[in-house]
Amino acid sequence: MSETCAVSIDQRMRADIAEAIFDQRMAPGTRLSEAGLGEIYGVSRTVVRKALFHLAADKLVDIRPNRGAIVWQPSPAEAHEVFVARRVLETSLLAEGLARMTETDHAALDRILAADIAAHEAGDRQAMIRASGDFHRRLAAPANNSVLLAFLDELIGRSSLIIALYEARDAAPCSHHDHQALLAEIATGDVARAQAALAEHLRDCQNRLVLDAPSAETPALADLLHRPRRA
Amino acid sequence: MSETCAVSIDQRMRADIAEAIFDQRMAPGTRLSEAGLGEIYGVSRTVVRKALFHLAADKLVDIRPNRGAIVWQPSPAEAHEVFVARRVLETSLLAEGLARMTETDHAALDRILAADIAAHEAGDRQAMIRASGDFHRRLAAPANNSVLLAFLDELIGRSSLIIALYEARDAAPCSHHDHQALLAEIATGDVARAQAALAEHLRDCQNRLVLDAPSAETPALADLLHRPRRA
DNA sequence: GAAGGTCGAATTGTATCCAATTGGCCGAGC
DNA sequence: GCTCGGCCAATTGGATACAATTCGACCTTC
Repeated sequence: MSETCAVSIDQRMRADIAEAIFDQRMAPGTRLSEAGLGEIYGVSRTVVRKALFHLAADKLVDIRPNRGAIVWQPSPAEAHEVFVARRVLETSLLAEGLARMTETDHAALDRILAADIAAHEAGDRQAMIRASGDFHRRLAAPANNSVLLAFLDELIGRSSLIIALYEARDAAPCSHHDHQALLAEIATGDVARAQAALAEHLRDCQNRLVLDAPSAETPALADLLHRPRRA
Repeated sequence: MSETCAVSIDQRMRADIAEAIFDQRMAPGTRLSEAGLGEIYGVSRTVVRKALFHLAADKLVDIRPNRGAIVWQPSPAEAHEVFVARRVLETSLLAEGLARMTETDHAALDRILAADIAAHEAGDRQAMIRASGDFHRRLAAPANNSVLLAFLDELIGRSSLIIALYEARDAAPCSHHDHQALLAEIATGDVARAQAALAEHLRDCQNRLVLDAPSAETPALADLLHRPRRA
C-alpha cells in the first residue's frame, strides 16, 4: 500500500546511503547501526540488514561480524587496485565497443559531457561525480556486455567512495576536459589512441588522490608494515 | 559453543549449495525453499535467507520477490556474455601478470595441471571443474589485483554453473590439453601468443556448450509477452 | 599510578511469530 | 464445456523477542 513508488524501502535506503557516501556527508568509517537506521526509516532491523548486506556486496560498506557495519574505508593499496582495475576493464571495454558505436552513443556521451560541464560551473560536486560516472558507464555500454558492465558499475561506485575519501575537497573528481579530449579521440575511431587517452585520464584521476592524508590510524599501521624487520 | 570449525553455518550452506550446483546434483531452476534448507541444516530461516542472499550476490541463485529462490538459470545470451567477459578479463590479467610470474607461479600451475589430469583419468567431474577453476584463478594471480581477481572468481563460479547446464554430460569442462599448451606458450614469455592461446581455449570451452537444449519455456514466454492478451 | 579483571550497557546474531503475497483448487456462471 | 471468480494451503516478507558478543567504564590489586 502507501504506494511508495515502485521501489522497495530497502532500495531507497541503499540509494540514500550510497548518495550520502558519494557526497561526502558520510565519511568512511562512519558506523551504520541497524537500530539507528531502522528508526530513521521506520522499519525493523530486518530490512535494514538487507540493505546493509546489499551495500556490503557492492563494497560500499564493511560488515564486521558482531561489530556492526561501517562505511568502507579503502586502504591506499585497495584504492590503487580499484583504479588499476578500472584501467584494465575500461580500456578493454572501449576496444570491444568502439567499432560498434552509433550516432546514438555519441549523442548520449555529448549530452552527459554537457551535464558534466554544467555541474562543474555550478560547483555541484555531487552532480559532477554522478556525471562522471555516467560518462564512463555510457562509454562502456557499446561493448554490449552486461556482465562486464555490472563490474564497471561496482568499480565506479567504489571509485566515488575513494574519491570522496582521498581527493582534495575542492578538486574535481574527473576532469571534463579529459572527457572532451577523449571524445575527440573516439571520433577518429583509432582504438589504440582512444585507449591510451582513456588510460591516461584514469591515471590522472588516480594521481589526483592524496594517499597519505586519511584519518589517524592507517598511516601508523602502514608505517609499521613498511619497517623491515630490522626494527 | 558447538565449536563448529571456524566457518559459520551460513558459509557452510553456501559452499554446499555451490558445490551441489557445480556437481550437477542441483539443476538450474531447482527451488530452494527457506524452510526446507533450514530444516536440513537445523537453523532458522533467518540464516538461510542470509546464505541465499549471498548466493544471489554471486549470481548462483535467483531470488524472485515473494516467489522464492531457485538455482540460477542463465539464458544462452547470458552464458555467452559470461564467457566473453572471461575472455576479456583473463587475457588482460594475463598481460598484466605474465612478466611478473615467478618460479613459484609456474610450479603452482604445474601442480594444478597435474591434479587436473588426474581428475580426468579418474573421471571425477567435480574434481575436474574444481581443478579447471583453480588453474584459471592461479593464472590470474600474478597480475596481483585482488579486485579483478574477485571478479574472475565470480565469473568462474558462474561458468561452472553454465557448464553444468549447457555442456554435454560426458564432455570435459575444460581441456587440460589446452591448459598444457597454454603453459608452454607462457613459458616462452610471449604475451601476445599466450593471450591468443588463452582466448582460443576459452572460445573452445564456449563452443563446447550446447545452447539449444533447455529451450522448453523461454521461447513460449517470449511469445506470450509479444502478444497482448485477450486479443 | 598503571595494569588487569570484572561487570554492564549497547549492539549484533538468531529464532519465532504474524501479516502479505502467491498459486492452485474447486465451484459457480455463461 | 470452458472460463472466470473467489477460497485455501503454502511460502515468503517483515517485526518482535531473546541470546550472544563486544566494548567501555569502573573497580581492584600490585
